[in-house]
Amino acid sequence: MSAMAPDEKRLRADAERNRRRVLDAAAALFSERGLDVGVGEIAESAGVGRATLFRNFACKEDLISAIVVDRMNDAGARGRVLLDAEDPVEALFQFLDELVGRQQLDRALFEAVSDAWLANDAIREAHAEFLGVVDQLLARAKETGEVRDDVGPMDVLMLFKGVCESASAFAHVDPEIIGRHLDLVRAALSMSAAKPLRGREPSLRDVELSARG
Amino acid sequence: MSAMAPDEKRLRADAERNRRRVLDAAAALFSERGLDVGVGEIAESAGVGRATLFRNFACKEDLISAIVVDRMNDAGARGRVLLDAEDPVEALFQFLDELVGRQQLDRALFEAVSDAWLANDAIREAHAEFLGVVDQLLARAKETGEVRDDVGPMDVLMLFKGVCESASAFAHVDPEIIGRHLDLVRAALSMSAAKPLRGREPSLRDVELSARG
DNA sequence: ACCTGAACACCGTTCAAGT
DNA sequence: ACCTGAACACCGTTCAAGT
Repeated sequence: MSAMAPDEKRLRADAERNRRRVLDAAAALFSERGLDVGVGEIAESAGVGRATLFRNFACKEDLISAIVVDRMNDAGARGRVLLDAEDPVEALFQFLDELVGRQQLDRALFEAVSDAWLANDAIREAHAEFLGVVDQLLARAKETGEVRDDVGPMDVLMLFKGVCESASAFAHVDPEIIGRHLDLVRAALSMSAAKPLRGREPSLRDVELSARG
Repeated sequence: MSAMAPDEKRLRADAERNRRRVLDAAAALFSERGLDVGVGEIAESAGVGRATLFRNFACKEDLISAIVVDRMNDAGARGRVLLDAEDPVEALFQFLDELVGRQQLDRALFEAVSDAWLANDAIREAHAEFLGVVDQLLARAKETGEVRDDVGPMDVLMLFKGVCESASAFAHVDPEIIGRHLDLVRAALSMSAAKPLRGREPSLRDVELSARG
């Protein structure tokens, strides 16, 4: 669901087609194998020359950010839908639940949030808008009195990033561990005393298994 | 303080000296600028040829893991000292406090824990021993009844990694934010209801500042 | 205008030759 | 045994020539 920027020049039909092909090929390869797939392989997979790729995206980073910004906007859109849910607290934590599922499917999005990619202007801009959605979900959740009101969206995302890293390691070993760790985030943000957690503790064996798989 | 592995062959004096030089140069450069400084620059800074570096460390990853393992062992040693502290709960959270300080000083350690470096056997082994120390600190803290007893050391590290990422972004903008986020981790691990946090919410402006600096 | 393979500067790694 | 600069295969990026 990529929205074309309003000030973007009209491209010739074949150029537009090539641009899309590169974007699609890159998105597929990045999702599968992360951000360090070579630009040569992307161009080949898109059926264009390497130089054509660089005509559309000045550098590899711009290609990455174009995709990541799309993904962030998708996530933000989902969050806006959840703003109309009945239970605001459930809506907030279901949002985080779905978000960690996205990250698991899309290594590109995961790496872009976890690394120092916020130095990229386009990504930081999309991140800011996304943060606004988290803020609204959080504000509604606070009104119930169940969520502590001295935290902001950035605090939520800080905790969330830990879960994302954990998820990328343990999701294939035992998916319940993700739920457990989201429960710990919920505990951190909750007004009331400790409640039981889903799942089991991750063990050393789990680390070993996730490293081999 | 690196302990020599018992099964390691004796090196000729000059070889040993070169090995140390490479290790020191790499540690300094990695700490300053992260893990992607070139192996050529490391060799030059150590005053040896590139091939000499590869004689001592079969690949760049081995050089990195040698340094990271040392750092993890240092951190574990510090944790063992804190096992004798009077207040076990304070000891646990002071340990995390100091640990995040180490990460901030040493970009190599930070990257090695946050990325998929646990696939490296040597690092994973050191990580396992380190986890044992966290487990002991945690066990003592649980005995007081203040820390929930359904969490394990891996759960603690999951939350901690989020703080490390936050710290690497915000430490230079407002160091208090680290304390705040450690307070949130403490809240997640605590039996009792929400307590006030240190510091202030990180803002969008903070993200921007940290990206530019 | 847009396309492309060839060329460039760089990286981690290996090798052949030196002591 | 250990050292080394030169060579290799690769990467992201640029360029000169084609349509």
